Amino acid sequence: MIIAHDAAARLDPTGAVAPQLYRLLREAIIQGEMEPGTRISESEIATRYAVSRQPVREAFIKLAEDGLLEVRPQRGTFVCKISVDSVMDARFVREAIEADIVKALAADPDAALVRDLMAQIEEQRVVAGRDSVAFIRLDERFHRTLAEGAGRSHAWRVVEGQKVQMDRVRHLATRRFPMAALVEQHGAIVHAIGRGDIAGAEQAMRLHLRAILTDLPEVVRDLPNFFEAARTPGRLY
Amino acid sequence: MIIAHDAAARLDPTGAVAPQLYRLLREAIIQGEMEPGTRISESEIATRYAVSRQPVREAFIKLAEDGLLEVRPQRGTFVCKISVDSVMDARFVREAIEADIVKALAADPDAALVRDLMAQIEEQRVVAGRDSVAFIRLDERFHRTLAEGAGRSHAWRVVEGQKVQMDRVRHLATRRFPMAALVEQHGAIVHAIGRGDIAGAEQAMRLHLRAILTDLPEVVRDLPNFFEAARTPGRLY
DNA sequence: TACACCATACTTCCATACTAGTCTACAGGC
DNA sequence: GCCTGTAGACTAGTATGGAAGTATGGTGTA
Repeated sequence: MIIAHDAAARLDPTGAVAPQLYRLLREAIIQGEMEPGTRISESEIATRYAVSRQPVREAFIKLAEDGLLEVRPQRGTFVCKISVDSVMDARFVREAIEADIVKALAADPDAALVRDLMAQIEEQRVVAGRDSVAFIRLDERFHRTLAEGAGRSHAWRVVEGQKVQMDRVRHLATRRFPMAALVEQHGAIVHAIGRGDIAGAEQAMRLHLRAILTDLPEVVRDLPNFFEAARTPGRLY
Repeated sequence: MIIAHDAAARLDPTGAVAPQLYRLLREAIIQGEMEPGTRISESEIATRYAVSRQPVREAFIKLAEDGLLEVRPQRGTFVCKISVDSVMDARFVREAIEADIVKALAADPDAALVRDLMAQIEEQRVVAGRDSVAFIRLDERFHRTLAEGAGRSHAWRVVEGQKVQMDRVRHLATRRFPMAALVEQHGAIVHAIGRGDIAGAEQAMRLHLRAILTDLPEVVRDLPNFFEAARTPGRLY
């Protein structure tokens, strides 16, 4: 386990413990610091962070809702393997929402927002291909800016919940995924918004969100035991 | 409080308590049995259902995530007033997802599914205008059938989470909302799917989901203290 | 060797006890 | 009358112990 032994130091003793644990563990799982399939227990985490089992339990429940942990009563709690189905399910929801967001933005373009987005793309270009973690962070900011620019903070929170499944794959792929191409796709989205091209913006976003997962089959092949055995034999995608 | 005093009888002692409490309370809030703004406490519910505070607490946390309760530490827990903003936020997300679902269905129409949906519409016609609770239940089934017909069970769960905000309004409006019109809109959606009219199906669904809330301003006017004071003075919708 | 049985050491889930923060009502000083 | 301070009754959050269920390793019996 990569987590520091003085992990308790990361906790702010003034605030509530349970949400802090949730965020810490969530981050650890998404970034792959806890391998899929790993077995953990309430008491183990509790002692590691020097808190009682109860807040740990609450964090576990939330992580289970996010599809990151599987709690099996009286048996144990496990870090979920990544399910290709879940990833595609998440992408579907995310695509639907973000497509409508950029449609709304293109219907009423805001010059200041477009400038902001273009500046962000420049930042992305700098780290593309060099620092995948930084890129993922910038990418997240870009998409959040779009949502909030459209006045859709709530929709963004929903997207955020879906995104975790996709982000796990990206952290596994690390520098495999084509950041430069993704940056160009960001540019296409913003340009379409800027010129008020509703259909174009929508199409650009949909293509972009599908491109994110082009390397998925490759990742599954290289790291098969990080993934669940497929549950659907038939076609779905 | 309308809940029976022997409420504990509703709990299945063999299964886990927390999720059962969650479902019970969720139902009670959505159906308006617990008035918006009402203050409740963990211990109050715990004694009412003859369980300890802990599972109640876990149910409260989930309900808070659903936007149905507001937990204020050391202060108390309150049934959320309905926020018009939240309702519109939920509608946006729901519309985006369900629009993509019917587009997928229309792109590859399934005769058996269309027959099933048409039969459901007949059932809806029977109760329309007479039994709003039954209608809401049938309506839920209709939309779920669409989602699952497209192989999008996960997307439906997301919609389900959003729907609660809209359903609260409907239960307040009871027989005010125009069920007959909604049934006809269901028909328009299914017909568009049946003839493979992708754009038509999408448009029909979007119009339908907006029509659901036509009576919202009226409800707000008639029952103002069930609603939160608007948080945004500017235009957003 | 192979299999049934059982003790033991886990696990989650629930109940109970305790801590710390917040609100309310009332007493006392001005 | 009006403000301030404080005691007490709340609240949610956390800690801890126990109950019920499950996996595991060893033992006895063929």
